[in-house]
Amino acid sequence: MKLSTRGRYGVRLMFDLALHYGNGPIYLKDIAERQGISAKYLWQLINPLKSTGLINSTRGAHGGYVLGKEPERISLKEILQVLEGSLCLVDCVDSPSLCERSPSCISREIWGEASKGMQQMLENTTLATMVLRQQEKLQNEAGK
Amino acid sequence: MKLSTRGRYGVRLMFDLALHYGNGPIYLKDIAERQGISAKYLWQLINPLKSTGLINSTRGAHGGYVLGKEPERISLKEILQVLEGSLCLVDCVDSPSLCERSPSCISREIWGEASKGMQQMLENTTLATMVLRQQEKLQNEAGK
DNA sequence: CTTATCTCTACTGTTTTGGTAGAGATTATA
DNA sequence: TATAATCTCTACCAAAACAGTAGAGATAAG
Repeated sequence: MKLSTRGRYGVRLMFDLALHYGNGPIYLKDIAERQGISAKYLWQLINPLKSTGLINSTRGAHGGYVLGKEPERISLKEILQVLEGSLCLVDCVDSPSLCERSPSCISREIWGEASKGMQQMLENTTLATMVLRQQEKLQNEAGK
Repeated sequence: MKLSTRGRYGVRLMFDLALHYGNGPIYLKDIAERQGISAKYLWQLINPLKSTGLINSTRGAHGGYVLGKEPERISLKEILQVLEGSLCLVDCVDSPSLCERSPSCISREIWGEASKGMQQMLENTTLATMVLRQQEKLQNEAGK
């Protein structure tokens, strides 16, 4: 029932890129330092994110990473699906064939409905949402 | 992000008890057979469920288990909390002290909100709800 | 050509998960 | 009172997932 570090760190990685969106390629090393996560470990998340187009990279010196599209168009659901797989509480919701009981299984229906509650929230939240909320938070702090 | 077998089997165990609510103690062996789960494994779930009052037991011959209260008053959220622990996507939502970033962490806020979407669904669903839906399902089948 | 970066393969230790074994305690009933 | 059926408890185990590390190679800017 818990999100693994893959999902959590991945969102923070993408969020960091969103905060620096438009500033050219960002070094993984810098992200790692800002977020307090090992760069080696973060790199493992890059591959799947690249292959689904959520991230683009530039190699060589002065290389780095940028978002594959605007922050407004990247939802947390997308990110998590890439890093954690299907966002269902149980696998049989998306793949009924996993269990012969599926057609008549009430539990399965319930798991599906509960998963949806969470998924809709994550689908409606984009990186841009997070950036905005971060800015609001900083302003509130400053206004004290 | 997945529910473990503890949670899934536990709900099926409780659901089975709900289906036979009012018929006196139910043998664990019978539940195990009906649900296709090892009785030994199911037993591991009994302890926590008993200690939180969701189940009562009778020892000795003709012993067995009954629900600790009416099916209407047992929500899936209760069952899952006992078997899976806190129903949050990440631990820092319920225990901010786990991470020094908590006070300013936007991710954490998002995880909290997404968790809530799921939790409300699970809180509003009781064992009685499941029994009802099961009956409806059977009637629809029969009516075809 | 050197330096900073990304890319890739492989490995490893720890924790969680899912499950089993077997002995002991309790009670209905014959 | 014997016995059979059931719950109770401790301990153990194998496999998978998780979190992280090491080190060498490819690429491009200056």
